[in-house]
Amino acid sequence: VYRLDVADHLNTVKTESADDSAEAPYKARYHHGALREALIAAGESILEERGVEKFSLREAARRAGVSAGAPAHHFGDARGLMTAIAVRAYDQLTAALTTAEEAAGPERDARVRAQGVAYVRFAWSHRAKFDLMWRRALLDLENAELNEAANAAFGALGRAIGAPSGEVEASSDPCAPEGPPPSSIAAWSIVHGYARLALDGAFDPWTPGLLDGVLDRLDV
Amino acid sequence: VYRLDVADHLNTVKTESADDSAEAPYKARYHHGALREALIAAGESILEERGVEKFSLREAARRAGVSAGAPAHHFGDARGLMTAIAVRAYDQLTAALTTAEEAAGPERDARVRAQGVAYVRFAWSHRAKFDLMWRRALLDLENAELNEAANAAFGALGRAIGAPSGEVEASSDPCAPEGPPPSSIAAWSIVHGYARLALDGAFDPWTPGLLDGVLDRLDV
DNA sequence: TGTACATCAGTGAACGCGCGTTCACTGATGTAC
DNA sequence: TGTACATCAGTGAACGCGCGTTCACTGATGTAC
Repeated sequence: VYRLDVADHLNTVKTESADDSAEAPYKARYHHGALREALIAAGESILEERGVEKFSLREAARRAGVSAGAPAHHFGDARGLMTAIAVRAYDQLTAALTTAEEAAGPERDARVRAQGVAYVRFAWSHRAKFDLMWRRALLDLENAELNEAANAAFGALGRAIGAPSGEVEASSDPCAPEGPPPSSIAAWSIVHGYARLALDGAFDPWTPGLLDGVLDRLDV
Repeated sequence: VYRLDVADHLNTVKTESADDSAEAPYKARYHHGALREALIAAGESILEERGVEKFSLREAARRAGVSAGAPAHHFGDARGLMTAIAVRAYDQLTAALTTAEEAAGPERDARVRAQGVAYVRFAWSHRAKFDLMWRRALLDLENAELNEAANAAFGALGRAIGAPSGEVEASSDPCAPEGPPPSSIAAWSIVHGYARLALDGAFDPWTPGLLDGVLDRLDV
């Protein structure tokens, strides 16, 4: 039948939306049209279903309905795709943290706790993506977008703690190059450790009262 | 030359120690003599040099100077060897924790802090082994020895915190089946998170004063 | 509006890799007599 | 002390797997005129 251009036309005519063939039968086309995004989505689905260890560029290509060589045009190599996925993941984490913080009202304590809960929730509901974010060996650490996205997430996390009342380290330089204050690191550690241990099966993070009790240690 | 039994004999004669051929040229022998231990050691060296991701049963066999099929006799499959390594790792962690605790004197506070430092130190100096301990997907979770060793480590960690003064949850059952008190979980989380973040490059765990400042949050 | 052509985004076949596992085998060990 | 033999702990060759990457190619796109 040689490339179902017919189906393609039909589809275009039928929908005629501004959506612009987003649901067109990709497989039938030579040019995918949105392969970059499709590969990222495919990669995310692999992560969800199989975990970081089983991630594979070929499988991502397969899921996007495309040959094994195609991803190279968009990402160079496997690391490139994983890095792109990690960037999105950091963006999502940043969004989750700031949303939670803002929803928590004006009180510092409430804001910090809300962020802690959001952090754990994010890790819990996006396990493999959370794993990937920390597997530096798999990522292109030179990538500017990645560093930017990661720093944004860390910044969002530190903001609530470092801001109003806390024991602000009276350092000469407001943004010291090496070293946020221990209070931030402590908060990050406790929340990260809780999430990590839970993911690794040490305990159920949603045991009633548990996370609340743990977050009590954040109050300086 | 067909199996250097000569060398073997020479060696036996030469040393004649109670050590009993521990340094004999294994490669020259058909029967290794201590292959199980040699494979564990080889596996540990792979972990150190290459990290968990690159662990390989074949490589372990290679390093032990033995054919690829040999490990099967001792460990069944790759998971078996990794599990054996993890058991040893948990034992080492337990030892490090109890040693540190005992060396810290009688005060509860000092003991808890000493354990925290020991935990971080262990993770830092045995990165890949520490990784492996938490990669449940790679381990045989049914393995009795593994569960025993892991529980011993967790027990050692909780002992200092849960014991003397702390807010002991007045639960009806002294050893409740599901759920150590939040204070233990919090302590574990903070120390684990700190170690984990440091390993993953978030900050330098030995920044002067940093770990100390973080451990302040353990004091209830 | 039509045509030529450069550029882009895919194909698909092939390469080499290292892996885990299996299996018929064989050399060494140690036990029974 | 010597011999027969069962058992054990290795060998080495082979299998199939899925992977990442490369490369000459080709179909589609869009731009210049």
